[in-house]
Amino acid sequence: MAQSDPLPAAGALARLQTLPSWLAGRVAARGHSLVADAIAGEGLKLHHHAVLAAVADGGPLAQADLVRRLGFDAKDVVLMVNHLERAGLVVREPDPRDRRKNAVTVTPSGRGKLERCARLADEANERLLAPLDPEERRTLMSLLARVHEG
Amino acid sequence: MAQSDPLPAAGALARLQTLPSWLAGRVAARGHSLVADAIAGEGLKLHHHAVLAAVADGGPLAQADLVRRLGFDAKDVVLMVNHLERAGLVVREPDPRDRRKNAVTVTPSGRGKLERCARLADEANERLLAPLDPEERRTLMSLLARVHEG
DNA sequence: CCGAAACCATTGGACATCCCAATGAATGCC
DNA sequence: GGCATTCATTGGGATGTCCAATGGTTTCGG
Repeated sequence: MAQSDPLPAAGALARLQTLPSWLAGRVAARGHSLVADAIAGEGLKLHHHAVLAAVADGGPLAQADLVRRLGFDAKDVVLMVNHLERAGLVVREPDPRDRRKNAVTVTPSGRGKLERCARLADEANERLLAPLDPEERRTLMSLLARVHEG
Repeated sequence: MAQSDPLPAAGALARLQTLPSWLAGRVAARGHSLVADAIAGEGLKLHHHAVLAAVADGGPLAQADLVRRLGFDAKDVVLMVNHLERAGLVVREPDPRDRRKNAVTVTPSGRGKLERCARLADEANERLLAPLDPEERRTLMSLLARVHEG
């Protein structure tokens, strides 16, 4: 009876699961999970980490700047800055040059937290890419970057 | 003043955004968006497509089988099968050999929908990988597969 | 044969994420 | 001096993921 499988839909699921979009989704999910677990002990989520990094980079930043740089929703930025401020990692001050804005600044504690989280994130990515050697990792990153920019 | 940037946290955001997990997340998000948009016109979401493909592959399947094969939550499978059944793409029948189970089967209409969606998903992935030539695509897939399996 | 344990589909709800709309205060432009 | 724009904030809706509880059914051990 094994007539070489003439059915048109044979292996439909397998076909789906070898799609680049599916594979990238699985890898991304695993990467997200690894990094999220890694920095969870520091009390931060991925988006908090990104906000903290952006603030550390750019000196005093208005929240609207964070919205633009990170592509997050303004509402969510409010909540994240709330969280970071309560944790003493950033400070919200009124901008004297434009009273609409909040000047968000990193605290020394925030810098320390950022460095620890960056290291943890690096280690998590090390685990993610464990199956690949350095040359292969560079190739993967280069290809992903080109897909992303395209 | 340009003292070669001795600050420890300089470029923290950029560093974050060159992490494999971040890059994979962006590519995955774009792939998801492309495929979701592509099959949205057929009235299906990605998970519906996966369920439909699994049912088409495995002949009559119990919903619990779908839970195991796809890793979805049982509740969500119920909702997806509801949707697919209302659209006339699958049929739910009581399994005569085990009255606890529903035997879920694809309809001819469901097979047609599945083929169209599979083609649309392929085209979307073609767009996703447009920046890469065939050789590079194979390399990317191979590397992603190894990261995924590791 | 019978009761305990496991399995099945379904329902309800918690929780986080993502996106959009509306508000009040403040600024810049003409 | 008005008027459109920007800012931070609040509220809410849509979606996705996950866990718990239920009632019906089968299986297995004794």
